[in-house]
Amino acid sequence: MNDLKACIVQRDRTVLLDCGHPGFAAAREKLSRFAELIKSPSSFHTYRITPLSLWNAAAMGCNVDDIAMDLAAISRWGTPAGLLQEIRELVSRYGKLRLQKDENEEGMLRLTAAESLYLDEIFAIQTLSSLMLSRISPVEAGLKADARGRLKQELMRYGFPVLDLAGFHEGQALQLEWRAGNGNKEFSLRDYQNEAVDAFEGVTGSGGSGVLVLPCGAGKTVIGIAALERQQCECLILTSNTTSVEQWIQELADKTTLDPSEIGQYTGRKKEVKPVTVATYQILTHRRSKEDEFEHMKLFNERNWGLIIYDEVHLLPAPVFRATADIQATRRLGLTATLVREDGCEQDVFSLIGPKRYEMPWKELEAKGWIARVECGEIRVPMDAGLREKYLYAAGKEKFRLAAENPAKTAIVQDLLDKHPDAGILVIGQYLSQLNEIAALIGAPLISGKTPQPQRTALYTSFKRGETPVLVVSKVANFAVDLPDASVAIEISGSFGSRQEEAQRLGRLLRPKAGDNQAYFYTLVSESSKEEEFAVRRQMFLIEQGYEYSVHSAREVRSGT
DNA sequence: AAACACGGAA
DNA sequence: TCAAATCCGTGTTT
Repeated sequence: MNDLKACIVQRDRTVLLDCGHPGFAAAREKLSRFAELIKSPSSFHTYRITPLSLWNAAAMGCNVDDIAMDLAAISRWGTPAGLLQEIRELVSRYGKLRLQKDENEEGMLRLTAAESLYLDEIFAIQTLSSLMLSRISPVEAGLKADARGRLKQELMRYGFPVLDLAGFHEGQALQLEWRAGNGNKEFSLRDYQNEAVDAFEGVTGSGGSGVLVLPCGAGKTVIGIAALERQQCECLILTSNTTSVEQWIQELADKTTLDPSEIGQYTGRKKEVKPVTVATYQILTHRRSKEDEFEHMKLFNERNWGLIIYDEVHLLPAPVFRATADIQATRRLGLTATLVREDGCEQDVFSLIGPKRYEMPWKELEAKGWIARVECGEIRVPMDAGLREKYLYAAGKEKFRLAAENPAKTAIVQDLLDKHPDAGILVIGQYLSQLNEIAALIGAPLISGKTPQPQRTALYTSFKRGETPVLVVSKVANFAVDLPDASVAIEISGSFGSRQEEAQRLGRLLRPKAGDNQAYFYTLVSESSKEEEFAVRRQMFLIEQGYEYSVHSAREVRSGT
């Protein structure tokens, strides 16, 4: 054994991590604090240190020396001096600009810079200077309180993160307490759930806005309720779909002393505005026509909310960001399993919801037994000669579909079913025609968007009881919160590379399992096709979380090894 | 009133 | 890049 370290740190802010190295896991844990994974082929993973990843780290209390020490500990050939200099400069920017209340004048804020140079630069940029009123001193500028969000957002675009210390208004008080649930047991938060809420509240006074990153199955709803319980104020909760709305309402009614009459649902079906109101993002962004205004955005101001919870913050639509810019004096809690957005609006999350306050890696929860261990495998399925030829001559977008619908996958699915005879198995796919075929061949029921709700519920119940061992499901699996958990998932096709989708699907397996607490996740991709590339993209997020994909050939599976 | 079907949006 | 799913409002049926 030699003492070579696991990483190569390069001048261009990328870090290569050797996956075969004994220090791999430890290095990954360090890197995940201040860098993000951008590529993950099998032997080396590529991370990039971005300004945003550094500022999120800084917001969580990491300083330059911590980062420099971490890099020194994992870097094979040291850290390039120029890079270290750059990191030092970037990290030090966080905290150089502070936004505070103007003590002398109601409704006014002050932007204070550590050095006058910063303000010189800011005032030289037209869009920024127009948001401010005056330069009070070389290091101070005044602005109206209602420009708070826009200013932070714009400054961020120009590379200036702002430490927002302007505080929050209290909102209408509301009394609530934890209540023992339906089971007689006294309710208590898990350690990490407590830590997460503490991190949100903060000790320095900068808390009260920000994002908590927790895996599916970690109890995000409970953490949201805990934040509300500490604040004791009226609260608006925004989430991605109606099933989730119902879940929040149910949990609130079950776990707190709130009376059902104090909890409202604001969706297409019902429009109640109660002391605690749960709404979908979709209703906020709904317009009669493109030219009309967002009539439901007024919900933000219908009551004196003391806290707004943004569930699944990675799905938050652009117009809701805009509205959020105007309510920066209200406490805001973002909850998500991943800060990665497919649209690249991560920096708006930082400036308008708040920085990352807490992150719990999946692997850590797994080690503590709060979620199941998952073995992930990718299986390469060959295309037969006829299909291969069709594939070669097909146009770009048809190629993907041909590979996805490779009929040879059916036999592999059958083999995998045989391998797990008594487990609850989900077969998940993208194309209805393919799913129909496979469902017929293996004799399992199919649930798609067209399946009526009562029938879905019946199948879910039967699956939970073990009477239906296998379910074939379409994209409904991505949204349906009520889909039962399983022990094995077989993904036969997926959309063109959404990391989020992969995370959601894996989430179905995470509920702790009786016995060995082990679950299995298989992805079937056609060999030497576009599908392989997309599979790599989808897996990126999970690899970042510490899951490893082993790659198998179809032959291995067929022979039962 | 509640249940359902349809079309537009993203 | 797609296809499929959701959600909302409206209008019709029971």
